[in-house]
Amino acid sequence: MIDLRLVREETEAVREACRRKRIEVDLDRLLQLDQKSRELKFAYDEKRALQNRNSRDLGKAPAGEKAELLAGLKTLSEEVKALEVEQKEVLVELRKLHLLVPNLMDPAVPRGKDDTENVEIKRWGSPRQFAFAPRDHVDLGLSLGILDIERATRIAGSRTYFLKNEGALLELAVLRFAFDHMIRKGFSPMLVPHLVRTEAMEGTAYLPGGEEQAYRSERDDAWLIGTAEVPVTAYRMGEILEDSELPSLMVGMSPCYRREAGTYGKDTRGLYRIHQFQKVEQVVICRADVEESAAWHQRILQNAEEILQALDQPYRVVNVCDGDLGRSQVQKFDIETWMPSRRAYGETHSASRFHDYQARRLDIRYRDSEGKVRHCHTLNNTVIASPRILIPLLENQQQADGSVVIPAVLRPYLGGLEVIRPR
RNA sequence: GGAGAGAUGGCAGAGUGGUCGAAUGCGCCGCAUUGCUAAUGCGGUGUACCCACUAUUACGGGUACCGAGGGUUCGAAUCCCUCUCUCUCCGCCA
Repeated sequence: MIDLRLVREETEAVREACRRKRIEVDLDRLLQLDQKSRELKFAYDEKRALQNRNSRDLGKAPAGEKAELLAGLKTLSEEVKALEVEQKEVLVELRKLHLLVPNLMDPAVPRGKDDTENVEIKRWGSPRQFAFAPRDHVDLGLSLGILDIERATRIAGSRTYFLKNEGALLELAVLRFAFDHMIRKGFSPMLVPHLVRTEAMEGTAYLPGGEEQAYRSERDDAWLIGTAEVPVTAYRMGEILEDSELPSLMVGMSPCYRREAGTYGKDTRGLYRIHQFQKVEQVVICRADVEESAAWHQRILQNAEEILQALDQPYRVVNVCDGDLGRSQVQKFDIETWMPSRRAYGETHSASRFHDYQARRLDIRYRDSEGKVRHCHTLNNTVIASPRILIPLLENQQQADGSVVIPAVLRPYLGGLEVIRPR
C-alpha cells in the first residue's frame, strides 16, 4: 500500500494515478478518515495517560480515599473504552480504502487505454519465414504424442491439458534450465507453499481485487497461488532485515493456478490460457532506493531475455501503459515471444517493480546503514512459464516433416534428445 | 483425527493482577582500563504512532505492543474465551 503521507502531501499526484490506472478510490473520504484517526489517537492517548496515572495512584492510596478515586476511574474507564471503539471503527474503514489506493507510476510509463497501446521498446530476432504451412502447437503436440487436451477436458474441464512423453519431459527441461540459469546469477532457489493465507495474498496486492482470479479453499482460509511471487515475496513478511542481507535474490518455482474468470471465449484454443501451469519466478528485495530498484528492474528483465535468447526465440519488449498497469506497479515491462499460430507476439514474461508498495503491506523492513528502519523495495519477473512457452518453442522449432528440433541448451536436460518426431 | 504441554525483547530465560517495556545471562554498541588480543568495569542497546519544540527526523513528554483477536477489572505479560503456531504421546498416511 502507499505511504499515507504521500496521500496527504501529494494528493493530486495520487489522484492522477487513480485516473490513469482507472481505479476509483474515495481519496477525500480517506483523507477525512486519516484526519479523524489522528484526532482520536490524540484524545485516546491523553485520556489513557490520565487513567494510567490514576490507576497507579489507586494502588497506593490510603484506604479512606480509595472509594472516591475508584468512582472517578470507573467513568474514565468508560470514556477510554468508547474512544477505543470509535478509533477501531475508523481504522478498519481507513485500511479498507487504503488498500485500494494505487501506487504512483514512473514518469516513463506511457499513456494508453489497454494492452494494445503498450509501447514496444526492443525487438530481438525476427519471426521465422516458413517454406511450408506451419502447424500450430496443438496439432504438433497431438501428432508428436506429447499433448492431450480432449481427454483433459473430459476429466478436468475447460482450459486443462495433459503433457505426455517428451512433452512432459520438455516442460521439466525448460523449467530446470531456467531455474539453473537464475541460480548461476546468484538467486537462491526456492520451492514454496502453493496454498497461502490471506495475508500473503493481500500483502502482495493480489487481494483485494483478485478474488475472482484465484482459487480458494474457504474452509481452510487458504488460497491457491497464481504465482510463486506470492510466497517468495512474502517469505520475510513482518521481519526487519539487516542492511547486509540486501539485496535478497530469490528464484521460486511452483505451479500457478488461475480461474480465468471473465475470459470465456478468449484464447480458447491450445495452451495459451489455462487454469494451471508451472512457472519459475525471480524476486528481488532491495533497499528503498529508487535508482537501485530501477537498476534491478533492468537486470531481471535482462535475465529473462537471456533465457529466450538461449532458446533462440524471437521476442520483443514492451513498456506497459498506464491503462494496463496494475494497482501496485510503478512500472512494468512485458516480454512477448513470437507465436506463429497467433501471427503475433504473445506475452510470456512480465517484469514489475513496486517500490515499497508490497513491502509496506507485507511489513518487510530493513535497518539501513544509518540504523534507520525503512520498508524495502520489491520486484519480480517471470523467468519461464510453461506450457505457454511451449507454444513458441514447438511452433518456431517445427520442421516440414512435423518434427520439432530441441534447442541445444535443453538437450542436456533431455538425455541428449535432439528432435521430437511424430509417432 | 484424539490427548496433553507451551508461545515473553536479537537469543536464552524469569515474571502468575498494580510502581513491568519487562529481572538475569548471552550477544551487540559506546566509554574506561590495556604493548596487541583477551579479560574487567561503567553506560547504552526493540518497533510503531501521537504531542510539544525545532533546521521535519537530535533532545523532551505520552500511548500501544510479552503469538493474534476478544472479554473480566479502576488496572492484565499475569485471570477467562476464541484462533494461529510449536512440541510430546496415540492413531492414520504420501
